[in-house]
Amino acid sequence: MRWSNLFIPTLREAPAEADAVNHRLLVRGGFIRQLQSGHYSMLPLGWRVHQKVGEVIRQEMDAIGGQEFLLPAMHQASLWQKSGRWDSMGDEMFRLTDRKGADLALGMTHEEVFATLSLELASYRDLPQIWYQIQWKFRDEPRPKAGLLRVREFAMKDSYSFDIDDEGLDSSFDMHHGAYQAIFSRLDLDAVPVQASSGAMGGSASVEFMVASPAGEDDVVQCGGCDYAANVERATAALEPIQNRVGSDAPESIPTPDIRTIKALSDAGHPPEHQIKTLVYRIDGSLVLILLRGDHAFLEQKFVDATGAIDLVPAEADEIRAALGASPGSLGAVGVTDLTIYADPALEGRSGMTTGANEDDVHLTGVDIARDIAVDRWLDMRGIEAGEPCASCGEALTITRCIEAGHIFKLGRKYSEAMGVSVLDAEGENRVPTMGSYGIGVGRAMAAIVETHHDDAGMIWPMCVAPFEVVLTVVKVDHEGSMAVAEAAHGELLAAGIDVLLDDRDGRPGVKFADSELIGIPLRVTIGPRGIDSGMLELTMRATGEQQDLPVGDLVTRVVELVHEGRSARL
RNA sequence: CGGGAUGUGGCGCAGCCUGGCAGCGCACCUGCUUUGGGAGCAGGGGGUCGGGAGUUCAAAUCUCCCCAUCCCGACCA
Repeated sequence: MRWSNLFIPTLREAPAEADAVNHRLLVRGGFIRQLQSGHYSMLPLGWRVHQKVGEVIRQEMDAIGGQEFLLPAMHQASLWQKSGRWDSMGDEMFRLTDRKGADLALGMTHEEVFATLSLELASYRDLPQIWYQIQWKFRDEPRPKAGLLRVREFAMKDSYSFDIDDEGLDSSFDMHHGAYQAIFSRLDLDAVPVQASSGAMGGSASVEFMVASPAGEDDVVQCGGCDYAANVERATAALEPIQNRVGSDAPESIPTPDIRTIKALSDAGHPPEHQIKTLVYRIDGSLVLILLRGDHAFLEQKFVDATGAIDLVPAEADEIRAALGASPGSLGAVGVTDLTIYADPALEGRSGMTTGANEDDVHLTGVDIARDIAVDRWLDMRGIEAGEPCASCGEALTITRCIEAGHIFKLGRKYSEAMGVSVLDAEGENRVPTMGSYGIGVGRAMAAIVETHHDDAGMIWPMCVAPFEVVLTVVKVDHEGSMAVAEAAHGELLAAGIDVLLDDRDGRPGVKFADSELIGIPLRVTIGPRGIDSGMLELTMRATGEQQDLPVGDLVTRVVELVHEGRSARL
């Protein structure tokens, strides 16, 4: 391909609204353009990368026996009503109406559609199956952001496994686990598998593949001493033992004028670890109390995962006052019997605690949880913090910001049951197959690669997904010797199956070098009068900046060799 | 949805406070010179100043409403 004929609109400066690295570089490099928030056009370079990422995924899915499909993106409401997700997906799902007035949705995932197809599976002999597609998903994200990392319309490889029993599901799950590691390794993404919450999908085992990056949106807890790794949404840690303060026979009221925060109460002689934090939430319509140790944070996701709650919002000040008789800052659970009380296990066995008295400007001290508070349910719902000891080995835990590059989970029979799927087993009995669901966002993977593979000059693509594998930079296009060598090399490399880009633009060399670095082509061959006259060229590695002189005659073989090496590289 | 910010040629910005010719850099077009790290000179094209209403002799500038975009929090590939 000749640069002079291609549409590669590079920009010297990124648009002001582009903040994330992947966004800035992909826009500057002429890979993508934003149409509206969360919707991006793929330009030729971007689409080439997108397709190559898809191809890597496809190869590894095929390698575990996956079969590629392509399902409709638009679905009738009744399909989603059958699984119950028409209602449970809420505002996240794009909905529309056709001319007949029928309700439709744009697919967010395809459990329902694949499960419908699986109705044609009749016998245990038909199982297992692994079905996948790379298809556009639509999600009405509350806040699209960070370039391609979080968008409303994106290509996702989603696969679904169908097995007769749990053992089979385990095996399909493990195969996906392996395939995902292979995919991320080929994409040169250091993706760590971590235990995760299964969120809105439901299901049991759930593993996310996380790539460390400040642009990410998830925090991952990892242990330096063992292989424990989990999303903070479900991470646990060991508790450092705390000596209870001396108690009393009953809670005592103390005046605490204007003290409304944990911090203020702490300054008044009641350290956070000796306080009970009382939060009031309205959960699916009713008020509940959430009790945590003063220095612990409430993690809503843990609560949702454990209780199946759908609508979870902090209560308003006036409903709190109506229920408890005080305002936030002076709340407590002592004596409360008409609200459900959830408490974090870090409070178990604690006494000598300080908490609000449900009377403004008054707190209670000497509270013994077991004696004074009618806890209805103990629930791990605190967010752990860096430095806490690992529950299994005691080493300090670290927390790293990560991009969720992939997610695999065991769905069980939720969807197959809802769609009425069953097959006959060896005994002739009806059995509902168990399913797994596995996703990788293609554009997000691209973004993650850029986030982790760039320098001040621009992107640095791994060979296997680079839009072009080598760029032939002709320093002076009206120098006949240079162009002759470049044209010949271009033809031979094309014939050898190399993705070669010939920079034949009549421009200044500095611009051409800068552009080739910005768009991140792994190899650059500089062809100019300086070397050509003595039969030499210059080969530059984008990643390292390493340069080597090369006789004209060796150009093609050397490039082919390096490209082949790079294509098969694994992290 | 809560908090913060921004909207002026393709991109980056100034102008707004204090109303009075719509400007600068990059990019683009033409010519000449230049050519191994984002060239120089000369000439040139391109903007309903996010949209609507209002105030005023006069609005990019002041007022009100709306829209869009970005960032921080609650949700996910």
